[in-house]
Amino acid sequence: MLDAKLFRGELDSLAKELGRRGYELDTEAVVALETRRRDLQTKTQELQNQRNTRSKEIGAAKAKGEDIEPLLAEVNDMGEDLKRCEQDLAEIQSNLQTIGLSVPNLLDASVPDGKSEDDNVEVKKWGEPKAFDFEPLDHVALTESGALDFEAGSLLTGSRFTVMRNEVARLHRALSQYMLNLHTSQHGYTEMNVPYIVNANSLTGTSQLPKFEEDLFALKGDSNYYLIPTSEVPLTNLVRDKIIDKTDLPIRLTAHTPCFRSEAGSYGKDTRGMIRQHQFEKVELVHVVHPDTSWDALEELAGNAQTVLQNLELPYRMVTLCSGDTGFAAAKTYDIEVWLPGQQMYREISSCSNCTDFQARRMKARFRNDEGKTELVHTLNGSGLAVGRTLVAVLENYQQEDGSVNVPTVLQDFMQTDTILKK
RNA sequence: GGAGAGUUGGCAGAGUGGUCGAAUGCGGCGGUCUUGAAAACCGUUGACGGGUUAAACCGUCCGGGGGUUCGAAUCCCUCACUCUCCGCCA
Repeated sequence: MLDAKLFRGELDSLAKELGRRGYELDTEAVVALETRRRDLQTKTQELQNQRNTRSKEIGAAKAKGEDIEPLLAEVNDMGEDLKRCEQDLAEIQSNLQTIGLSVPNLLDASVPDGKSEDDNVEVKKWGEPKAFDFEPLDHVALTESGALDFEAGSLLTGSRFTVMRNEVARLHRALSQYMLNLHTSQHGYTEMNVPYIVNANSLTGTSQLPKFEEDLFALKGDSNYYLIPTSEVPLTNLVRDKIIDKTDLPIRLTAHTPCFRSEAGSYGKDTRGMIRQHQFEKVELVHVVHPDTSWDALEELAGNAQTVLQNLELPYRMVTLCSGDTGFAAAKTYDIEVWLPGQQMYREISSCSNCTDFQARRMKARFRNDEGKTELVHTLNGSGLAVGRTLVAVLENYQQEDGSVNVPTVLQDFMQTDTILKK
């Protein structure tokens, strides 16, 4: 959510700024609502003031034992007017709130203009795509033995679910353990274990709701519960409605959780293999920081994610998302894309965003500054990494001509072998 | 699932219809004392919105929502959560 004051000032420049994303702000509607809000608020507060004054007079008169009947008669007809004003004001404010919740974050000046992912700008490349002296397979072909069992996934549930078997299941577990260990022991994160089901308030705080409900799995019944689409939601919402002691900043949290996404609107996209699943696992990185340090924090967070890929010796590149591709809550986002030999392309494996005060304002997540005033924190999040896609990357990058797959050095202790999928 | 007790400022905790946005303690901030610090003592200290150059000032907020009343932290309804006991259970 943006600062409400922005909707009262230079609306045209705000609309222009939001236009970079392709978002159209209905400035006329905002102006009309704001004007009415101001009038109604003034009137309501005047009436409330009158009521309060009269009531205090009555209280004082009663305390002195005076007759209060004349005073009561005087005050009798005030209620209706006030009630109507309060109701009208509440309705206007609710309308303004609805608009406020649907407006995306302002982009940082460094975000390049563009419409789609084709306009994203590469900022870094690490490692060289390995030259194979044979035709490399994709992860589906590599696991035809049933190590990745897509038929079983659709038998048990439906499309976009996968069963992992034996060595590949263990490799998947090795990856998540390795990532968690790295971030907690080397990068200063606190490991958390959080609910996989959250309420609507949490999802509103990180801004999946109200606009993107169709992307979520909602639980039946009237509980208002949803499966988490990412542990960004529970981790970030830990500071919702909190005034944080500034000595506790920065807060760095990590968690390994499953993520559940309906993938509405991506029908027919990435249907082969386990690139795009309704359920996948992710090790998430979240920072809650002082506003002055969030841009440094974004670089660090992205660096923490890259370290995983570097240690696994997987080639990748990093891009800055363009204005049209940057997510709703983010002021700026880096995508880290890993090289997949089976697809001969870079695919997203981590997305690291600085949400500035956008989520903090929705969550009322604040700290006390040096003047003793409360101030909104900045929040950041990023994948460190998506475990399923990392598994795909390892399988495809470490494959041998005979169809077996070498185990990355850093995982060999855990796996207790240096090769899997031997024939 | 059954019965009961709770939810008040950053934290702890009083307050059961009228100058209560709320005692007191802790914490925070400023000061006295000290070479410095601690201790002690004195003062100060809620959030949000409107308003103002800044103030003054006005309004809202005592778990959420609704109601009664001229007036609600206080009474009523409802929902959520916490705790205790019983039952069940990994």
